[in-house]
Amino acid sequence: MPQLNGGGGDDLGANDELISFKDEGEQEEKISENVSAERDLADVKSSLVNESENNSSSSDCEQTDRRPQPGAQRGSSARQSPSFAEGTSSRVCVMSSVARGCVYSVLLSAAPRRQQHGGLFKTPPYAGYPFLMIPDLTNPYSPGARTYLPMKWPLLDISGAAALKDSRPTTPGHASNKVPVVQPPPHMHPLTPLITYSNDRFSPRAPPAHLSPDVLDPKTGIPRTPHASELTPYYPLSPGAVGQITHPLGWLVPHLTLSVSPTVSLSLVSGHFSPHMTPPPALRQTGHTHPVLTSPSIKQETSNNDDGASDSAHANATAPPKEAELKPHIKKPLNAFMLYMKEMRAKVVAECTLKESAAINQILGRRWHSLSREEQAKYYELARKERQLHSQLYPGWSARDNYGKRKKRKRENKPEFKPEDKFSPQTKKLCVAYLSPAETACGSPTSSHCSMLDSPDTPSVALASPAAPAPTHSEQAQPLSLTTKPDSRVQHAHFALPTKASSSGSSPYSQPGSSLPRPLPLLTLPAGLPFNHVAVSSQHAVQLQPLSLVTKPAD
DNA sequence: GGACCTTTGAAGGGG
DNA sequence: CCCCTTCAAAGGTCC
Repeated sequence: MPQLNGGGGDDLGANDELISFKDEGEQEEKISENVSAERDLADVKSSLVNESENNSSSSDCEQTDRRPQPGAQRGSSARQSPSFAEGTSSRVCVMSSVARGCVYSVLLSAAPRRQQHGGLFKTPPYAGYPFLMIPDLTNPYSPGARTYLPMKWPLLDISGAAALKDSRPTTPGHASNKVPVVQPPPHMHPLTPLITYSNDRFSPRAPPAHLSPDVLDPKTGIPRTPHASELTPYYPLSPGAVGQITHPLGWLVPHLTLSVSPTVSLSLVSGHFSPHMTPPPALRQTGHTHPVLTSPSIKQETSNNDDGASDSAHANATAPPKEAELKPHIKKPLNAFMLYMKEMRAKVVAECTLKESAAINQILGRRWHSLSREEQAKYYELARKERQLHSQLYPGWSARDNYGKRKKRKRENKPEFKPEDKFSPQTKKLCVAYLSPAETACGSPTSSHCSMLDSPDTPSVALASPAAPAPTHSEQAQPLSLTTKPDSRVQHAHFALPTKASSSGSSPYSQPGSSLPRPLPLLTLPAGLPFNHVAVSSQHAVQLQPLSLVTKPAD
């Protein structure tokens, strides 16, 4: 039982949770949230304006069919990108012309919605509310299997702060949001606070008792919050793992059960859980039975793991090839951005009626970069914990194990590069995301919402890995979004500083002292200055050089 | 039906 | 140690 007691739990994040994350700054955070939301909208609007002003021929981006068309369309709009960079304080991002159209259509649809609901974009759903990562009963590495509970970060204010949170007037827009995507999938059960990395522990045929409908609140039909004693036995682990491994988030559970309101519990249910801890109407009304009780078609990546696949990780190492085919597919743990994306997707979709994931992901990517470092830190921490849990549950698993399990990797054979095709979809895409005035003003090093781009001296960094000393500035890294990232496969053209810890791998958490990615250097480009002419520093200048890679042929 | 698109981050192999 | 590739989620789109 490596980490059941004492120091074992430390590296699982026992200490960092004790650090008050933002009790004091909560109000400030709320303000900043609103500012961020306003800025977000303004940003997009500004982008729209700029787009219309600078790129009158970008209508192709607004086509109903935004799918990239080969050749001319992509190329033409992409070639305009340099002009985008001019006259604006610009942040270059990876965004195809197609995506720009998506963003704008998002804007177009989002703005009126915001008026209707009075609050869309207003509250970043989980700013300040890291969610409890709670993989679903079936398989955390199956679609929809992970559920995340937005929670106050320290989770130690059992006294009712959580309740206050729950009752906090969040976003009216979401409260009245009728967009179905925000609702949990029908097969999700409200009470899924089980961290199950092995999908076999909780066979659909044998749901845990506390998941049965009889735990529903008789008044509301909402599943009541089970007592801690009801929950803990259902920790996810495989038979061998149970009792041996303390879930990295195990520290959360007691608090969860003590402080989380039923509505919060409901939030556990869905991959699309309401960010506002409010159960979807359907759920509130019906109580909802657990999917595993009603849906025999839970997608499981294991074909035959009712009970015997729990040791799949170990089986992976020893199973003969034939059995290996039957092994469950152990998915990679989600990284911080994936966690963020998973949380925010529904909201973005709800806000903009856009469903094309490619476009949504671009928006999410942009929002991700607009998050403060503190906000991102929460996701990094969650990702770190998930990786820890994953590594504990599947000690022998390697990301390499999943290689080749997808049919074919896209862009395996890149088309031969031609100068006129330099922005072809298969090669590189350059996009300039415009900064709104507010965002431009964020060039100020003191701007909290641009902290990601700012000097990294924020105390919150220690939260991500309290066991480790607060990362130095040089140790913190954020993948610099100021990137043309045309195609990493073609060539890395990031402006990011070296992201690796001095003596560790690429993971910012792999090194005890580097709990967070390194901060982004402030790379606000002067207006009117062509982006690729900006040399931030000698080091960055070197990194900036590859910007021209956008026009370089791929080798 | 499955690949593709799109995002960022993590991981691992190769040089 | 750096570079590169692959995969993770997601859902519309295309073949």
